[in-house]
Amino acid sequence: MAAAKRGSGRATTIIDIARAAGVSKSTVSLVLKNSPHVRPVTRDRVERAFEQLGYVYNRSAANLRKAHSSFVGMVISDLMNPFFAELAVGIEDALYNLGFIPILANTNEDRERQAKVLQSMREHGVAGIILSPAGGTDAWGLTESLPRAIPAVLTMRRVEGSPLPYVGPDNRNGARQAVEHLISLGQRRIGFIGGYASNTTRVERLSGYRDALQAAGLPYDEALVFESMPTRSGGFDAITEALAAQARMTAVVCFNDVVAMGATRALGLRGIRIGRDFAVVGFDDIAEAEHNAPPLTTVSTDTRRMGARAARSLLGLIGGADPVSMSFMGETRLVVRESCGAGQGEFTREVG
Amino acid sequence: MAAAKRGSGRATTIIDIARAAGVSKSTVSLVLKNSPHVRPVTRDRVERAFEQLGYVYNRSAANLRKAHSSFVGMVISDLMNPFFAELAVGIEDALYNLGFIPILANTNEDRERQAKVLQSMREHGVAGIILSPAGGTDAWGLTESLPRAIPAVLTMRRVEGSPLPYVGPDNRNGARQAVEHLISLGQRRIGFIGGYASNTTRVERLSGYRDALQAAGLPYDEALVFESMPTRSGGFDAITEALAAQARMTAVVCFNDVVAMGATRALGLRGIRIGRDFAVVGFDDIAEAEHNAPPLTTVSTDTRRMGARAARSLLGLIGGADPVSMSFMGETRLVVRESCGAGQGEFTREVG
DNA sequence: CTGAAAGCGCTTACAG
DNA sequence: CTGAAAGCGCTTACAG
Repeated sequence: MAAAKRGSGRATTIIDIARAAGVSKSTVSLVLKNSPHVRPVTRDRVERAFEQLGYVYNRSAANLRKAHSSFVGMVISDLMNPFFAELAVGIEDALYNLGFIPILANTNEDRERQAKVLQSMREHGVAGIILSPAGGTDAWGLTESLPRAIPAVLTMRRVEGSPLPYVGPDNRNGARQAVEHLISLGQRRIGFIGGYASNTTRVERLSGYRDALQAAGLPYDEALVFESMPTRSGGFDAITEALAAQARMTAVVCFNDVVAMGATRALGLRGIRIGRDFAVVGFDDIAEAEHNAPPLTTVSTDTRRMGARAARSLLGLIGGADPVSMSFMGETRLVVRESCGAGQGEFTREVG
Repeated sequence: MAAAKRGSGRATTIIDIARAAGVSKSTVSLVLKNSPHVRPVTRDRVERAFEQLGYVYNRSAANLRKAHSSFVGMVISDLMNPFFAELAVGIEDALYNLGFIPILANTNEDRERQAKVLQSMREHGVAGIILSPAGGTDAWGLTESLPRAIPAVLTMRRVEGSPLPYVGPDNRNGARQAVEHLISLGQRRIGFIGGYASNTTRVERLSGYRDALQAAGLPYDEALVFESMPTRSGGFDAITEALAAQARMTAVVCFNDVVAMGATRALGLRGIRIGRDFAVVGFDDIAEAEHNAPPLTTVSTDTRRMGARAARSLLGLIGGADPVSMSFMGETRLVVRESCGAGQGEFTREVG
């Protein structure tokens, strides 16, 4: 009788607490939000009642009355991709620390699904949304599912023409760093492989690649760039295609790390020694990059921190900040490991 | 003026709709839940009002009145681990299809954090919880944060003594399959590496390993089993330790795939040819297993489907089903690729 | 410092 | 088939 009684009957509410503590429910509410306007004695009495009745705060009821809920929608384009899993972890962690709780959706790069979950999240009363848009998302479609009224930030994938704040790494500069490093190692025939040409992130990375080439007085050769799925097997295919096309390059920078891993594996299978015969550089620095064979030289995008940053931008928005000021571009950092062949000697063998 | 008006002012409610359509809000509510007791004409009028006013259903308000919400807590022990990411994707997908929406928490194997997020989820009024428990979670602690009243199912990691339904693969039989296959290939000195001894999943897998050894009349040799972190670097360390200890084995079954990948890499670095000199078998069949060098022979746990099954068990529970009947053990399947050396000839070289 | 009342946006009986 | 009223569990002014 003295113990908690939940589920079997009805849940304990602040009215039960008020009755038990001999105060009004307004007072209970004040205790709940840690108001300084409650006498310590009263607070104690109320808190003892919480204990005794096994009270659980009903946040949904509170949300109904408040300006916004503590839910945030987190929609991820491909959670099976370790890069986006890392992003999700970064967002989730930051959100909890900021007093919010994430509702998850994995769109799996499907725009229809994306539209549906966005709608569902609005119905569930999220305070805002962090979105890594599905491939091919356009500004118009986005405005449809995400009217101005609902705070939202885009992350990791820009959407051309969308007015939403964007948080992501400086892809262009990152690619430039990678290529510059390769050039400093004596490389001259450097390819770029992986990813779809329509992907805005790839567009940015590719222009960084061109920047570096140009700065070094090297020609941009279209025969050295290959599209593919942005996955392991995509990387495998892309490098295989490059080999077949006799592209005669001695190094590649890859759209991302999984592409680099796939390429690395295809090359290894042909007996090409990566880091000696041929150089490979990845992008993102996912956790597995350092465990690749050989360990991958890659451009770190500091993914988790970027996720946290997106969370903070969203909270800024919710708090009424100017959207324009909530965009953020993170610095990248080249992480030199073995696959680029730094300090391994000459690249004598042209592949392909 | 005729267009939607959200955010700037207040959101459109069923009262606005009722007024616009010339009906009462009860009728609007009936339309919302697709009741057959509304005349088509009336329904049409109401639906037109939805369109015109840009109505968004407020599910939280509805939840307040209904028996349960459409939120489900999904608490994952380590989302950075591709195995659990795959599990999360399976759960998420099933939940959406069943009309529920997942709230995500990544405990990162931290029990304190787990207790906190469980509490937070209850406050947010989840209809139930799917939990892959953090390492070291005990039945007592679990009952504290998860009273009987709230429907919950455990997945992928058993908790000794907990009355909660458990959904997971048949680890014991899976390990048996792996070892039997190795034995059929002529292997006799088979080790078991990776994972912590306290992990219930490892306990199950290890007993399957012993089962197969015993059935084949092979001795169980403690000197052939090595603990480690359940990660890539753990696998790297475990096999390195085994080599240093001169364990003289010619094959290992690994606690999971990432351990196998780490082991594979360490072995490769020493010039040991996996699948010829030495056999490695993983567990789980994560997506990357087939892209490993060499492709990993492993025990498939059908992780995504297992996640979906956990979701269905939870909904059963929410619907009032008997918890005992909601447990489920999934069949495992050996996926033979190259790392076990099937059809590659003799294992002549003892390693270590 | 505390209480009484209204309201958040729905659903749920209950009438008609 | 439709409407008027009460209620879900909180917060928010407003009194006192």
